Amino acid sequence: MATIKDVAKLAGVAVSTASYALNNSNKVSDHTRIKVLNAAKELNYQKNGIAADLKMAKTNTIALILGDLSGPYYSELIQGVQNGCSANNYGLIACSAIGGSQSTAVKFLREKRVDGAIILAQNISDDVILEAARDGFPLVVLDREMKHTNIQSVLVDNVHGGYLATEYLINQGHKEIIFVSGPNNSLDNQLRFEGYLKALKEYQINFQPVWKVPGNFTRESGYKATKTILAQNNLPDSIFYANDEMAIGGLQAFNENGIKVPGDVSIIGYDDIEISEYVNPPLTTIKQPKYETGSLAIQLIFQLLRGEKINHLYKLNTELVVRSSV
Amino acid sequence: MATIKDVAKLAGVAVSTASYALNNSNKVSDHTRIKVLNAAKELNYQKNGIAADLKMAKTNTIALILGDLSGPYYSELIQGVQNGCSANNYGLIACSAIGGSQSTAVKFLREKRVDGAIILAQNISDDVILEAARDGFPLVVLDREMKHTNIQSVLVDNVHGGYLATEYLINQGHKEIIFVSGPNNSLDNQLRFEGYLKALKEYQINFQPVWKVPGNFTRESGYKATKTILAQNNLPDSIFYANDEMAIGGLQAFNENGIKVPGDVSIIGYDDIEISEYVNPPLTTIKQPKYETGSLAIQLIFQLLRGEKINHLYKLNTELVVRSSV
DNA sequence: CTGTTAGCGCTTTCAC
DNA sequence: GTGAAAGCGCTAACAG
Repeated sequence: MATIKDVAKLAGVAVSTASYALNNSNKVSDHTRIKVLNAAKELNYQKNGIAADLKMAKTNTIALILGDLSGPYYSELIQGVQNGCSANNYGLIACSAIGGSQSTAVKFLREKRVDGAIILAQNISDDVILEAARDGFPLVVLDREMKHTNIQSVLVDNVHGGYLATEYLINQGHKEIIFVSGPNNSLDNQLRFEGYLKALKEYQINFQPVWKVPGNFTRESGYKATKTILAQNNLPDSIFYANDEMAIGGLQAFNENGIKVPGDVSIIGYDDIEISEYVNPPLTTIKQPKYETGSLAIQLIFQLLRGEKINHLYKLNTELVVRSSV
Repeated sequence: MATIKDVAKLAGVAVSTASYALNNSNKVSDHTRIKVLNAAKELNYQKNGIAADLKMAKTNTIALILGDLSGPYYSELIQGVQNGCSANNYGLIACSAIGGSQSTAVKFLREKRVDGAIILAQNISDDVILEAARDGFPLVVLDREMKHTNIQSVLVDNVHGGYLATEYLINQGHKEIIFVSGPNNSLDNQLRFEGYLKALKEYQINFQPVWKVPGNFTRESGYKATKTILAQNNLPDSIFYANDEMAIGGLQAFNENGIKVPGDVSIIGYDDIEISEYVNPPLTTIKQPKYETGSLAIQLIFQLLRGEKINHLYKLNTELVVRSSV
């Protein structure tokens, strides 16, 4: 594999000259540049970006760390981040946090392979993030709040979202509102539940412990939770699923049992994932500003990279999307 | 930022010893190892992976290059690739080809930042791929066939898929079958069209040039194409959309015009994206073995990395998924 | 404008 | 077991 040395030799110039020519510096004459470029072409020279990065102590790339690369959920978020990166001439790579401390994510976080990172991955522990936090390495987390000078948080107001969903159900005349919960260790889930409780309280509805049924944010778990509810032979007024995926699983369960939504029972989801608009009936849900989240996160990264001071925590608003499942 | 030199100095050993200790080599005594590890912790030492990669001339990571990171389409494919990587203890990063020759994708392809790559991105030109192809750099393309010793192709049989879709429509009694096309420069699209023509011919239906209406694989374009068809006041028997996204756009158009699917017109899509199961009516479509494609692609990468000889081209089969839109 | 050269941080060979 | 030193491929300061 040809190196810059080979190119220089073939072109009959010094390495530095070759480097300048290859990097479009104006320190070389056109004549020399052409000689070098030709030599490069002839040798099929390909720059070793790793060596360059090492020398420059800078990679010009940002990592977006996701819990699971294959989730359809992230689409808009990624778009926001992507656009921000392109605008600043930075590269973006996405990597998954699957595999715990062995994961690619951790490797990139720890080993200075990128200039900054945005994290949305419950399966990465606080410890790992804290360990990775260092001066001059901007880190934005989207799924938790962290007390560390080098870590920023961009969060959506999940309490308010949970409140909105519950309030809407109440305003539509529902008095018995089941909460199908996400995993207990998810902060998002906890906050949505908090908002739910708050609404109940404000509207003087007494929360019953049986109203909280466990799930884990997967479609499968929503399906199972719903079947469990049905097995109790006591169809509730309405159900608030802590995310859309579970609500869609629920829809499937109702469908199989011949129960009409919203005729027999009203349901509401959370997230407004793309598919929610297309299920039958279209799902009423809480929309999170996903594009904006991504866009803000990457903007913060660049501000930090430039050494600007910024707030420690940003909170974005949620919004009710009324469709036909309530 | 502390380097291995600092660690060595603090621990009172040589750099080489520190390196051995940090990498769990059995060439150091436990006593020394602990000394080094403590020093590392004290200095908050973080390895510079880039320097290591440069030295080793190996990154242990594979790039998955996608046309657009935010497409929901890739979900299963990614899973296949992801699993293969984990199993081989390699990292996986996904990067987007947005931005043409400036894109992160091209940077990774060219600059030896990864040990191999899988490409599914129409917006990357053959030239770029050809240029990146080098010995010892395994490359698998999923969206085209390339004649180059170092490039493998994994394709699905689009001709057969197009044939299947069309045949099914014919077998259900349809005689007038519109083809809503993807972009003309997409090989996938061309091959699906070819299969369509083949089926028509075999069943002795005369293809009319007006039956081919242009689109570009987006939902929007499917919507517009359908509106155009409707504007001609001459509702056809059936429509074969070259992908599901366009079919879903079509569904929306029909819905707005009060036209019943499949009552008034039958439609069939292609891809079997996740959402297709949930639209109303559920979309009959052609399923591509997405997980298998990803899984095979990454397996080939590792075989090549080990220097094994393999076929140049793999073709996977498609399958008809009957739901309720025909 | 062009060439010489140091050095980025790491791994590993070789000598002790 | 441990240490000294070479060198991966590149950039850029410095000297001419």
